[in-house]
Amino acid sequence: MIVTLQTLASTLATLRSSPRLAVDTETTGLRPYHGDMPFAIIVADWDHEYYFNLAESCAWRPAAAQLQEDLFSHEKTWYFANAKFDLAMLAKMGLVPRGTIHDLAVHERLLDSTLFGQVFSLDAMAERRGKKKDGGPKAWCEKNGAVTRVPVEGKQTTVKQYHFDRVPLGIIVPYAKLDARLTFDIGREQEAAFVLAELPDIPSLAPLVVNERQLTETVYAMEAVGVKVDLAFCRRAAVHEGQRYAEALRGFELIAGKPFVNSANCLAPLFAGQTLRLTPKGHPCFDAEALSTYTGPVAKLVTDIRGFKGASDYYHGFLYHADADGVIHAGFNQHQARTGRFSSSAPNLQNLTKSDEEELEDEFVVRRAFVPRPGYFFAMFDFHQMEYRLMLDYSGARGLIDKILGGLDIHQATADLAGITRSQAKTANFLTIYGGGDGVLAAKLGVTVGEAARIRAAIKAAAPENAAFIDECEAVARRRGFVYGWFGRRHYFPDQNDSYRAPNAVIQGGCADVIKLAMNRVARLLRGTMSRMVLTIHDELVIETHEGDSRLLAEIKGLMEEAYLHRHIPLTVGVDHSFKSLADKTEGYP
DNA sequence: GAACAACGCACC
DNA sequence: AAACGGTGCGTTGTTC
Repeated sequence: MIVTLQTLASTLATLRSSPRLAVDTETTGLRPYHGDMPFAIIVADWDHEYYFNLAESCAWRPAAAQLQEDLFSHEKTWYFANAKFDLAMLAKMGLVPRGTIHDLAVHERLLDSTLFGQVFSLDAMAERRGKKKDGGPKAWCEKNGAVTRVPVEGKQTTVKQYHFDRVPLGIIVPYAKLDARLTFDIGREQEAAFVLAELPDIPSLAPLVVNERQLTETVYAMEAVGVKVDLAFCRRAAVHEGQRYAEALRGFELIAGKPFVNSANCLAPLFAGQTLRLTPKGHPCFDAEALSTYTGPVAKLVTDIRGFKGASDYYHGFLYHADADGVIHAGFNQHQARTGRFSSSAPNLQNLTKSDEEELEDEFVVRRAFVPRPGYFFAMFDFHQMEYRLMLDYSGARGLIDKILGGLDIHQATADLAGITRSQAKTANFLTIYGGGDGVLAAKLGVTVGEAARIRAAIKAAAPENAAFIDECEAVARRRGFVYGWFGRRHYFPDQNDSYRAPNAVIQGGCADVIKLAMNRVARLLRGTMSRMVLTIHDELVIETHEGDSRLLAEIKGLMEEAYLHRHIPLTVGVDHSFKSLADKTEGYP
């Protein structure tokens, strides 16, 4: 039904007693931090959908207070298809749901570690359950010119915008009601699936579910606060990199006699006569590594061109995504990675170029674009060698652990025990965690496969417990089709050929769940203070700390370290800080 | 025109 | 038989 101001009170009275409700919003666009607004809120209970038509009258603004008081303030489980988006839109109406936030995509991930790609949309989740979504509004927009293509500075492509707010009620209402219906039904199905997944004598998923649900609120707050960029710096940097890019393009054309196109078609003729490496698909390879082995004046130029373009893309992306206050509200996606890690998007803040000391001499380095707001500084916390230490704690590799507890660096300890160089040990250690074989190790070290095998054998002899952990993990995945991670996360490997990935999933996923737990605890600690979490980068948290909150920093470090209860070797956390930017950091507390 | 595959490259 | 784990994004070229 369509709720009017006249029927508002009675509708709220009906909904108030429901322990679970699905909520969906219809909005003017997809960018809550760039002025888009909700024009409808749809609530579904067990058997009805209620369309609150905010567009109907400007009287809805005051009525929102009643919506908060008589609906959202009541503690419930709230199902959302895309919680952080809807929470941001609701917040624009002053609406804040109380109770438990159940994001469909987050729960879908917990139920199935194999899901990959664009399978977390409501459409896709519905389709997997034999339900169908309604394409009416999109089709209407296409037919009636309610689609805008927005060109983006520094980009070849355009962004498509659907104006759902122009769609007639007769089309949008049934569509919106169906979405809310699907959200409720899928939410219920997921909860039922978790009940079924609880069996005696196996690790419970419950702690994981509790943590991820809380985390949705933690991450929503983090995204809403966002992180500030220096817009003027970004504009200058975009121009600077753009100029270097254009100059390098001219240089290429001068030498090659044709314009640069970043494709094998364009590049291959320029390296005629040389033996070219091949990509996995058998095409000639022109990545930086391959180019460095080719001869000719354009090889270096191609790498330069790509470097300048890459840098320029970062700054253009920041300018595109920053809101009117120069704040970027990037997405931190709880559900996207199969191991349980976060991913980041729009823009991705987990792959910002890192600059070494020499590069930091330059004016324009990517991380310098990110600055603390007035009265704040950045405190950066990162787990030391998180994945490797977690593996050591799982395996209990005594010899290595003793050396490391004695203060030795992990790779040096490996090198000492195995009689190899630190550099070799470091490469081998990474590959161990990634499941790399002797062939890859040989390629990385520039030695023969036989020599690589010898190095591996030496490491295995020095720390047989690590090898045993990996073999066991892989064997279990092969036999049973899945393995349990720390905190009860289940990693499925239906294809036996993928079993070699199981140890990595357990380690990477374990680290993810440690930092996810720490994030909720840090968020709780910071509640009521002026400070806030702004970034999470796999083994690192960045806190935008108010100058008056410095005393909290040691406590945050402690929370992170204690999030994982170790058996053999604890996780330790390093601290950096900066009053300037993400680039210019100083070790330790301020 | 849009969707898709492939590549290249940034991070942990 | 043999295996380098997990991401997001921009571009190019092909295909429907």
